[in-house]
Amino acid sequence: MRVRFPPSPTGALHIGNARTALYNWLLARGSGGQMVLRIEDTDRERSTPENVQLIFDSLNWLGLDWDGEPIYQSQNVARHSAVVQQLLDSGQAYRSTAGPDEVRAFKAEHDNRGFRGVDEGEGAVRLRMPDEGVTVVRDIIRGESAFENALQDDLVIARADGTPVYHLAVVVDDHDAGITHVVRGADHYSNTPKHLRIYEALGAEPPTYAHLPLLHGPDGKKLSKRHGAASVQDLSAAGYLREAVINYLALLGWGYDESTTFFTVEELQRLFSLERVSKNPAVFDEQKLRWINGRYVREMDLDELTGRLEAFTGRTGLRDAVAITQEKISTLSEFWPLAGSFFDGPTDDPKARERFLEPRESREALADARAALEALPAPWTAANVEEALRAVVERTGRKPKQIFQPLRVALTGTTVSPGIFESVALLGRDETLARVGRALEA
RNA sequence: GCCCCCAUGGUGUAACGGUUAGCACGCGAGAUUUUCAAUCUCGUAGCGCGAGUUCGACUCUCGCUGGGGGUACCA
Repeated sequence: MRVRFPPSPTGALHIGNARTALYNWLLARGSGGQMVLRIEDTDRERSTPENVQLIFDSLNWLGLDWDGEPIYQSQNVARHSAVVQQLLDSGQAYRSTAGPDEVRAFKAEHDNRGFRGVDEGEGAVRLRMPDEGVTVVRDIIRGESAFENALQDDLVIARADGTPVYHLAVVVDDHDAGITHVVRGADHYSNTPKHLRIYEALGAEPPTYAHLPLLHGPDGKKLSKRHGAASVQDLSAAGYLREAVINYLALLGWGYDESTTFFTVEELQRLFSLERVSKNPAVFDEQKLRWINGRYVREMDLDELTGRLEAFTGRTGLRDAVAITQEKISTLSEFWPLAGSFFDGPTDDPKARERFLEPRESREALADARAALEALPAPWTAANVEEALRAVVERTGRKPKQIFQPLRVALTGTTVSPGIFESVALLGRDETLARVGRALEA
């Protein structure tokens, strides 16, 4: 099995395209086959080298590798032109100056039949379509459907200036690359009969097709920037893990059975099949991605997670903080807001201060906590800290919260943090007492 | 306009003529609890509509409605 993923480098790798890439990759890797990249880089304005690089970076981040050098559509023009000439020579194609207006007029006159021109020796090159019969598209996901040939316009395969159009180029490139399976978005479904006609004209065997349902935003419209994270790059920046993104993407339009949710990449390679891909358009649900991501974060090895977080935040020495934060975060970006104060000092939250540091009882509770901690003999562990602080609760008859919240705010500046005993242990004796001291003096 | 495709709770899906229509996210309630999470328990909500076919339809057929895609000398 040989598949291809055709990124159109006109921006970042859209989530829907990432899914297409993933499915192609799973098919290739699962079958011991290959996946080649075919770059649709003929949009001069937007297909910049930077955008091409962006696509590569996104695929690499996901861990989707490809075989051989990417095929750039724009670099195959000579080959495409040769094919066009061949079709012209054999009489299967002709040159016509007819434009949209002429085509429309023809259809109006001929009861909506497809445009048929005459050879004028100049203008765009059009491939002749049969006047009878149907072209049947066979699709692994959608089954078969027939398109009436008489309704298809003679297809433009090259412009007046000789440059090939997309439909001709994909077919030639895919054929030359020996592609056996074309897995692409459903937006190409209605174009497939055209491609089939070109294969036919070339006397070549068409590949097996599979058209994936499109992805929509929560409002039912096509997924875009408006809906938040819309590209792989956005997801990466938002702190999602590549494993979770892949797991989620795989599930967006595919399911293995009625209850399995979590899959490793290896399992996906083994279990994924186009036959089980849904026909319905799916809606990208970031909440579910978040949940899946949280599961991956919590189950990840501590050292591994620490490494990811250090790369994500650009800081080092995070391991101990990660240990007490791991079960509280669901994305990498949630780590720093929760643990940053351990490293950069308490944050300033006026409301927290007003509520938990200013009242007389709070200050008394804090002073009691300080006394207990000062008297605490080594070692300074979470267990010992807990014992000491719980003793204060016991002795003073206060509610746990009345002691722990002021302490939390004194140490971190906020009302939300990792467990208080662990936090105290992490900060260490000196830093803890210093921060409590500063809070009491303020 | 014409052609093609799709249709199960808010979301992703399972079922492939006979089930109390299953699972997961979300949401709600409770338990736990030092905050926030996490975790556990319970609950909430669905076969777009109308005709057929059949002893029996979510499952098959037709129509309708709704949504999507294509219809470029774009990709």
